[in-house]
Amino acid sequence: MSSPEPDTRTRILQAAWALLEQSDGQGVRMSDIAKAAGVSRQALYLHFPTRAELLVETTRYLDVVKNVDDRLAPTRGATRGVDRLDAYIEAWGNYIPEIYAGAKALMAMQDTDEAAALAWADRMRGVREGCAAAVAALVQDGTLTPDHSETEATDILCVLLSVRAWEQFTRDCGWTQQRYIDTTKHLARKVLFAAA
Amino acid sequence: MSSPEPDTRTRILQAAWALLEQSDGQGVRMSDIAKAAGVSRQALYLHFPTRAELLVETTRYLDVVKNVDDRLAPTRGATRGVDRLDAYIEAWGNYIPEIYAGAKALMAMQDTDEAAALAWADRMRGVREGCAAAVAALVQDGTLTPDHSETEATDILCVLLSVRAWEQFTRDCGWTQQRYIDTTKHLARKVLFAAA
DNA sequence: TCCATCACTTGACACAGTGTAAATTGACAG
DNA sequence: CTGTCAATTTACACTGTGTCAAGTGATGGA
Repeated sequence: MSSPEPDTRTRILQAAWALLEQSDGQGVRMSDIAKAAGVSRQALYLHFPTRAELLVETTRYLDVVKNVDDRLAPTRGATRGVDRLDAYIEAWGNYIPEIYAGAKALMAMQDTDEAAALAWADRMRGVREGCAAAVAALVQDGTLTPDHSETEATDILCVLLSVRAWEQFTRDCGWTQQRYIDTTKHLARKVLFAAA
Repeated sequence: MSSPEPDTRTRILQAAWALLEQSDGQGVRMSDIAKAAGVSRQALYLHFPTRAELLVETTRYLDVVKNVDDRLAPTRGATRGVDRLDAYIEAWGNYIPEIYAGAKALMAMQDTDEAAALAWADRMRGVREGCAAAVAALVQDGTLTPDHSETEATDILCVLLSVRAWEQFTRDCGWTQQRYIDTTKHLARKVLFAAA
């Protein structure tokens, strides 16, 4: 019944992820991860050169496990641009809480670690592409507001859909996830959409 | 001509600020500050219990020097709610870059240091009050959009005016400060304002 | 059966940065 | 002259990351 023992590298990634989630992405040490994975601290360095790299790999692993690509795909099925916008907000907005702990850990390292900064920038580039695609769909329909250029509209959507914004709405302001999604959809429409 | 030698505590705060600005709020060590202030590292601990506290005090010092209160005051002169909204965005939005380095240092410590977290929360409470006042002015005029409650409108404005949003627009997206101000005003109007 | 290899362990250590502690110096005030 | 205060010097404890070297134990091939 139980799945076959995963290899050590995978066990480390799983342990790292479990700890990150538990502690909301804060204060997870190499020794903690080692203990949780049932290996020595030094063994971590056999698989990952630095803590930053381990964290980066953990989030990559998560992307595979959680299947980001497939989940962001339905987006492309939408016919009208505005539906596509909604679909993207729904997909990405609901993905954020699942990866938040990893994102936070990565964001915290950005200032000190090159690798973490690059990894995070890469992730954000992915989101930006999604935003750009949604905006492009509006352009195609002729329903992008005339107030902003395509790039500017993308910039705005990016900020609206940023992890930081999600954090502030749901943590600081206490919004539920559903409310976050609904209101973000509403805001995006109001700011970017102009009926044809 | 030259102002009289400020006392050590002040010199430390000034040195800390100078270094924070130089390095954009990153990687400023106690020893760096000490060197810049021309005192021993240990002397810092005679004036501030911890690094976090020193950073917190640095931003407080800045608030006094830069005169936040006075600068956010003109806001209250506006007659129409929507003008007040504009005025607040102009005042706060232009204040952000001046304190950004300190804000960044404080934000970076939030996760690890209680005192820093409280200090930052306090700052943000100040901004929220400003946002709430602007929204209240709209309510008074009957020009707040019916789409959001007063609290929700305040939440949204808070996110729009967050340091993180400023950071993303001006750093990641490469907007000029002027463009940031103009676009933010435009967005706030579009999202919150409904002509009476 | 011996040997090599691989994955991992153990234990020790270097390094950076924060914070503490104790003894000392120099200046100024009563 | 003496006490006090600010600051100095030197030394050290602690935490967490990353390195190094020697050792162990299982596996698989000649």
